[in-house]
Amino acid sequence: MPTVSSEELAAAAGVNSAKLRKDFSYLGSYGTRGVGYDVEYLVYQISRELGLTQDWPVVIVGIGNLGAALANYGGFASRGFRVAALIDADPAMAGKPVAGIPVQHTDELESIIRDNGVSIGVIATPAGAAQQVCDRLVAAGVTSILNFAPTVLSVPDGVDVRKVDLSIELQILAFHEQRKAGEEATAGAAAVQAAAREETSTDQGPDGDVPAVMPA
Amino acid sequence: MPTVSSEELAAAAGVNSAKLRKDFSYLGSYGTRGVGYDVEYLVYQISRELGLTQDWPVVIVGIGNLGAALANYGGFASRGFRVAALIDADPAMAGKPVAGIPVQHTDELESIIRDNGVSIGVIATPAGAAQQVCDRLVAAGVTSILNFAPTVLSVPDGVDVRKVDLSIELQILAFHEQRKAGEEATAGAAAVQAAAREETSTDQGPDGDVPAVMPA
DNA sequence: TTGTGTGAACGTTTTCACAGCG
DNA sequence: CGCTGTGAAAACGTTCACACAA
Repeated sequence: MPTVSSEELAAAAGVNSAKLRKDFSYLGSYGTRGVGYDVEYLVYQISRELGLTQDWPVVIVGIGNLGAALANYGGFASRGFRVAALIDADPAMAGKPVAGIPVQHTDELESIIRDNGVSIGVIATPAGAAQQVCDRLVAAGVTSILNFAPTVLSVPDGVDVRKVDLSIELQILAFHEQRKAGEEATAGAAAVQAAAREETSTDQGPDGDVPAVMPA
Repeated sequence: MPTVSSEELAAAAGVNSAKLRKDFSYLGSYGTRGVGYDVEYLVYQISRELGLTQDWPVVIVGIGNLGAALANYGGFASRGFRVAALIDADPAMAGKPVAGIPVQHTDELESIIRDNGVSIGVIATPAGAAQQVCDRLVAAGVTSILNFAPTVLSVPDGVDVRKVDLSIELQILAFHEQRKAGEEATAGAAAVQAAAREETSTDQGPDGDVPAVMPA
């Protein structure tokens, strides 16, 4: 399939073709009228725009089950992420290979960051250690942090933090599940219909979701 | 702190107080004019609305690093989730306790679902096994699935699927990181400014994020 | 007097619809 | 003729601002 139309892509993505074309238009005019988009060229342009063509060294701090799962996660490499180092506070872990990479002790944190030019750090430590690890990462030059620990981190301006809470997605499912059960009971307001719309959708993603606070 | 104002809550959440009041108003009139919201009452009302007051038995299928991390994750219990069973295809895992719960073999899947009245399943298997596990879960009566495997699952109508891709958040960080670097280079369009706004935000969540396709 | 609850104003995003290019 | 690219219109979500209740 060398070429694809906005209509086909939109159907696959579950959105309106006009939206898709408008979105693409912000990147430039990469389509051909009467034909569609050249798949390979489009993929390249989007990849470049999203930064997938760059090499991003990342460090993972906290090599418990979650840290190990992340280290083993196949999706990283294909998106330009390279696990530069695994760091853990437990001296017993030091030297032990996880996903083929030897774990290093927290003492090395600063030198690892500097030597590898790491600007993105992943925190998978227990909640208690997260802020301290975060501070050290930032001091060593990390400017983007992905936080899996159940704490809100405070960071200086210019540093980005994104917090991932593994239970939030479950909670959204439970919310819909609850609604499936008590359908007919709670009637009417307009807002309820907005929520109900979700249930019919074929979307599988954490986008286009649920309002911050959900109506009755 | 028995009472809290919309202003205080809004500041804590990083939103506008009017939005917060409007959102709350969809749940009912739980505040007191001139005073604010009764904290305990508000927490209860929101919890009930979100389904946190219910008990949700869940099964986790695929007890590798990620499955084990999920089983150990503290955030579930506090939100009404109860891990009813851990299931893995590896016979060597059977009986081994993870997070205090003995792992059961995939053969038991159907009976576990039925005996525990499970309606929510978590898939943490390799990609290759995900669809098959999904089909069995659905056939056994599960109507909501949280999928950590890097595959899009197909399910019949009436079943909700949410896919969690651990690398997406990293990618968003990398996107902003890229932008931090090449700031002045790419100038102008209105859409760029919309993106830039994000960088100043103190938001740490996967909400209020990034358009589906990002402008140059 | 303070702070909620909410119509009305505003800004943004999505969709429509079609001119124009290949 | 088909499908992109895009102004203009419609829909939507957020914020303002104030009447009113405690």
